[in-house]
This record gives sequence, C-alpha cells and structure tokens, in this order.
Amino acid sequence: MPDPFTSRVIAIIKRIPPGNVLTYGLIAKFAGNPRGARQVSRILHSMSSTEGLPWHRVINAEGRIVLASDLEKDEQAALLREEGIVVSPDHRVDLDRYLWKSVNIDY
DNA sequence: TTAGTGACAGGCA
DNA sequence: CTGCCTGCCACTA
Repeated sequence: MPDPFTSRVIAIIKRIPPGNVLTYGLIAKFAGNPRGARQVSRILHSMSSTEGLPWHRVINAEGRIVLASDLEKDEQAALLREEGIVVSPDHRVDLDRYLWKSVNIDY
C-alpha cells in the first residue's frame, strides 16, 4: 500500500471534473502536505501508467504546462482543449477561470 | 553518506 | 514580462 499522502493525491486528482484544473501545490495542500508540490509531480511522473487518472488537469501554480518535452506539452494542451479549456499557444491556461474551487473531500 | 536533480512554489531584482 | 535564488522532499549516482 502506498503512503496516505500518495493515496489522497490520487483520490483528489481522480475527482477533478472535466473542464477544470488543479495545481501541484494545491493538491499537495489538500492532501495534507503544503510543501509536497514536488512529490505530487513525482507521483504523476512515475505513475505515468495513468490508470484513468486525468493527469493532464494538473498544472503548475502559474497556470503553465511544464513538462520535459514540447511534444508532451502539446499533448497535454490538446487533451485540455478537448474539455473546452482554452490553452494559449505558449501552453498557459486562465486559472481564475478553470481552477477547481469546490474541492471538498473528507477522509 | 553526500551531492546533484526535478511534471514545484514564492519572493525579489 | 523574464531570470535568479531559496525552501522543499524523494530519488539516484
């Protein structure tokens, strides 16, 4: 079994509704570790199997898509656009508009 | 064991 | 706006 933090991160990401996004730092905070942003990114990177995980709805605090390759960035941007999210050519989204605000999860 | 690294964040010039 | 620095924490050489 993975540690509690990891399971919570997975649970939260699974509940992000289509058309909305969350940031690494926010997810970490909701999962109980305000300083775990980098862990969230690492979890997604390793669990790239993405078993039904909407990983593409996770972006950084600036509303930017930051991945290793430009190819991956375009891929994620395409997935987001399919959900109606406007992604600028330089891979940025409007957080004020698409950030998932009604995060309410009980453990 | 120490040093470097990264799908991050926040402050500052 | 961009770039640099610091704090963070797990992983790797």
